Amino acid sequence: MSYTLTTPLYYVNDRAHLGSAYTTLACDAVARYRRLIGESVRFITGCDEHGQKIQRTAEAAGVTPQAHCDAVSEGYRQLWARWQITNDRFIRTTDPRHRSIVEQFFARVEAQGDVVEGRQQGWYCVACEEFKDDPADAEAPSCSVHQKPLEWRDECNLFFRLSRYQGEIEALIRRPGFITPASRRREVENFVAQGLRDFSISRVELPWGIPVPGHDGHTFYVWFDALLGYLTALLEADDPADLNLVTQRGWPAQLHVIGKDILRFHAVYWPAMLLSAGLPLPDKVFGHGFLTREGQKMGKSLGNVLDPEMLLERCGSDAVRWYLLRDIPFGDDGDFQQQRFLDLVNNDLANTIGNLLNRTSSMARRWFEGGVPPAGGAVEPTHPLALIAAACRDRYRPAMEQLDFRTAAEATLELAIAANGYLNEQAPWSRMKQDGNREQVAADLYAVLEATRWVALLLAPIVPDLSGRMLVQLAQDPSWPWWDALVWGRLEPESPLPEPSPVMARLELEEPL
RNA sequence: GGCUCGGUAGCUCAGCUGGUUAGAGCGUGGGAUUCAUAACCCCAAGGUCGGGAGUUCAAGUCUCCCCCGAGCCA
Repeated sequence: MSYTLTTPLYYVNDRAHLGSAYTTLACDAVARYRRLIGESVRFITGCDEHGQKIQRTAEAAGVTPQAHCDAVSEGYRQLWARWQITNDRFIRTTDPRHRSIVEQFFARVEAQGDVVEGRQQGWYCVACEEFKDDPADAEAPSCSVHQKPLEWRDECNLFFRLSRYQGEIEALIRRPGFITPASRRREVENFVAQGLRDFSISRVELPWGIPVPGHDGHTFYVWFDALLGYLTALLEADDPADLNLVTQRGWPAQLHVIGKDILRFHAVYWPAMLLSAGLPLPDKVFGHGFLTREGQKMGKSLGNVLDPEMLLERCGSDAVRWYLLRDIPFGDDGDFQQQRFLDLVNNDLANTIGNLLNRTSSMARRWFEGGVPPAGGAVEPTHPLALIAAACRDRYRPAMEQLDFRTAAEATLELAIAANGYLNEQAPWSRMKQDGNREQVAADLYAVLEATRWVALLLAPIVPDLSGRMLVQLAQDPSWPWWDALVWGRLEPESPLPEPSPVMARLELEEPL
């Protein structure tokens, strides 16, 4: 089974912010999960590098647009590497092959008769890179999003005949599961129901873009450039830039993960473009929510942005991944609260999970020749912990399939809590003080170690580092097929255990983030 | 202005097609325990389910109006 998923291609106007990290982290969890269950994954991310805003930013900084893009996109690449994002591709829309793919795509669309010329005039926001609806006689209007003055434009642009695809798009977005979460579907439906209007796909006077073949002075507008990056990205390293290849390289994508702000472009414009170009449509578009911080919008003006670089540096990848994925329902807006972040990381990861491994491993080593105790009856799938483990796994799997990381994380945590509770009930430390209990203690510790092994495995897509550290302390072979490993009793009795040391330190902040 | 999505314990949220005393986690308070990362385990406090009206034997759960927040479209 092949599974292609994408993050948006991030706009290199500025360096990465927490929002892009959030999206990317979520995709990484999906990608890791799909690989673990044995699918062949193509996880695509990258950068969108054209546009007037970039050009002006570069000019302002006194560098060429290309130099600016090189620098910023390299920043993204390195950031993802440091977060240990497992993207298989990193596509840049300034990639020479991308230009060729765009040209071929455009040729197909044009051949369909879906490109027409049209005049577009109105007030234009360079920051949004789009026309606004302010009346023509407005005096010095400004952009409501950017608070910047609008520029009057009067240009002849190329339009994509989106209106032709009204019926097909209506059918598509009605398809259950195409737009997720379902709560966002209505919004798109209403938009489509108003009647789809052709949209412009080129700009004039915009040198920093891909030239439209056969239309001097035009370059492609963002959606006819950046979205196609998903296609270009699929090409293998030594593939020619041939659009015909993409269907053999993993297109259509199974999943586009995006912020809710660009849902329309992915759920309406993009599918129509694909239909026109004779390419199959993606299975699912997931529009996730936005992050605020302590109840406030993050922004430069407020000076309250959370820098993913700094978060990684000071808190570590596991902590941030866990907090974001475990506490914020993916799809809803979420609020980053420092105190809660600390509470959850320390409670869940350090106390509940880390300490569980630590306490169990030290008892086992102390009383059973430094290793896993003989299992006795604890290998039975009817063991109380085995039943709970199976139930958690059964809740976990569909949750991950639906990108419901929160439920998956909770299911995992539940197993750890059950194991801690079981230990307290059985109290092996008391039993060991009397003779004749050795077998019982062995079985109990085995069961808890086994449950802990499961916890480590289930954690793998969400907090891969921590999962790895746990598996090391359980002396597990990480190359064991994951889903097969989730069978009760696979922990080898009487195998040695390394000396335990905390797998997850409590997070203490000297000063606020 | 039209529309969408929310408004449930201090906080973050569960509550399917209406039906016993409204749930979980965190935080808070208390207890128990010592294997462990001052960790783990148990218990408690306790919210007129945004407000109002209505439908129903019965509404957090349906209808209407209003208020607040986020967003989409104009």
